Amino acid sequence: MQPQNIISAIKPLPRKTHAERLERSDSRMFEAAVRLIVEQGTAKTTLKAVGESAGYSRGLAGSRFSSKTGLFCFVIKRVAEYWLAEMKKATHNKSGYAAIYATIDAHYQFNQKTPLPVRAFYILWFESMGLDSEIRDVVAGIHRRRLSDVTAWIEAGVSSGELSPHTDSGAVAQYFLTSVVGIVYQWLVDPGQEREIESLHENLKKTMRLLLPDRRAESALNSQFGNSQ
Amino acid sequence: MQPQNIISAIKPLPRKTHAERLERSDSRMFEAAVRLIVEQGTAKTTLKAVGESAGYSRGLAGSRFSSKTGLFCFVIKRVAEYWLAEMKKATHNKSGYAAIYATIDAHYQFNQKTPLPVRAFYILWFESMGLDSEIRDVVAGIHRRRLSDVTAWIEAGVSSGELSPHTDSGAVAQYFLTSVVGIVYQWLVDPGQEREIESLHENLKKTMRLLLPDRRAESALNSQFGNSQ
DNA sequence: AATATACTTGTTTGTAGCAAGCAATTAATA
DNA sequence: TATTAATTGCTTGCTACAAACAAGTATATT
Repeated sequence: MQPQNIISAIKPLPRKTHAERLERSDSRMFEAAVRLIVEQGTAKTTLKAVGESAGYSRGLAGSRFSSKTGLFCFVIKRVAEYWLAEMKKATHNKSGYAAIYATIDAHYQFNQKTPLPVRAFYILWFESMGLDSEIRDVVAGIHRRRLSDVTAWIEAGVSSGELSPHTDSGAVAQYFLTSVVGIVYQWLVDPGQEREIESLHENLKKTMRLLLPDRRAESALNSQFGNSQ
Repeated sequence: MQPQNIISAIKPLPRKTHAERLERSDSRMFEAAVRLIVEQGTAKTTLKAVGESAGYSRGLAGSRFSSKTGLFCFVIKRVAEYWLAEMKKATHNKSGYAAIYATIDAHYQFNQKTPLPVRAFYILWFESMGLDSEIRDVVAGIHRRRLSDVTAWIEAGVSSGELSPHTDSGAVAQYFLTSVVGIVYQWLVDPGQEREIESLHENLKKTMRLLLPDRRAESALNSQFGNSQ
């Protein structure tokens, strides 16, 4: 009904489908939210600021996500999607050492490649700990999923004969993920120290090698580990 | 001028010094803040609620600590004082393995003994990561201090001949603290799982034993570590 | 043309933060 | 020691602003 309908036939449509508009506003608000969270923290990140700095009205973020918690859930889920996909790709058809090494490398690469969303992700992740919020459940779900993945890799390594059958896969997997969290913490605290972060990743690889001794090269030290409890 | 002056000679003074009043209100607000932070998180913890549930007016917390950040700094500093004192006591005159083992044990004990303040402390600790706040500086200071302590223990262990001279004390110390942070994270996420947390502490001991090989028992594996970069 | 959906605007409720004031303690002076 | 002045702990009143929700407008779908 409006002259734009005529123009729209000529140059890139100002007319968008609902799905396109939704995805566009979602993406822009995601980016705005990530930037604001990283720059100012969650407390000072307002729904108003997210909507407006995404180029919309003060109310859109609130309308779309219902609440601040809703917005944060959206952000964390969106990053988690990318992230789990990357990890899956990196460890495709791998097990044992190979899978764990690949995870460590992929983790490091991902943090280097998309630092802002990852930082926002972990800021929300760590903040959700103390809360009984929806965010916490999402995070807990991601964690559980990773734990079962890592445990499976280790057990596959045992089955294939690569790793010692005395390995307590659950405990080592737990220890592995705990260490990863610790490294991420360091990275958040000191974003600049790339070499130290890389060193922590390398040291984790070495620790995993010690905790998961090669079947053929079981050393005396190995006997300290395993299913001690 | 008031009859209380007469009574005051007989029963415990209702008359308090300024210092006493200050310490009393500080303590009560500390306890209230810890409880609220642990129960509801920092976002929902209001200055009003802290003042009132400590038995004072809605305005006292704001007046005393200037801002919410000020309150959180107060809480974190107060816990850090206890904590650093405990750690110092536990590692008094120790070095090398002994100091590290003692730290791990003391850390575990402290968390078991006073879970609420410790939880509040770490919630604030983790939350401060993303921020450019005063809290972050306080936390960074504590971390630096711990890092230099641990590094010193390791170097003392090297000097005394207990540990291998090839040890990269800085990297191992960093890795140690990083692991501790990871364990604390687990504890915050799953407060109930005491046995798993204890197991993580024990596994950390074993890892440190591997990373810090006894001078006389340097194994082939040891050569993987040390000042590799 | 009617309906559904993306988006905006108006309003309420409640907190942070500050200013002004009150009440209790401490210090000063005679 | 008695009286007054100054300091300090604590309370109340106020303003600005964000979260959350309700109601409305504009754009797309059927």
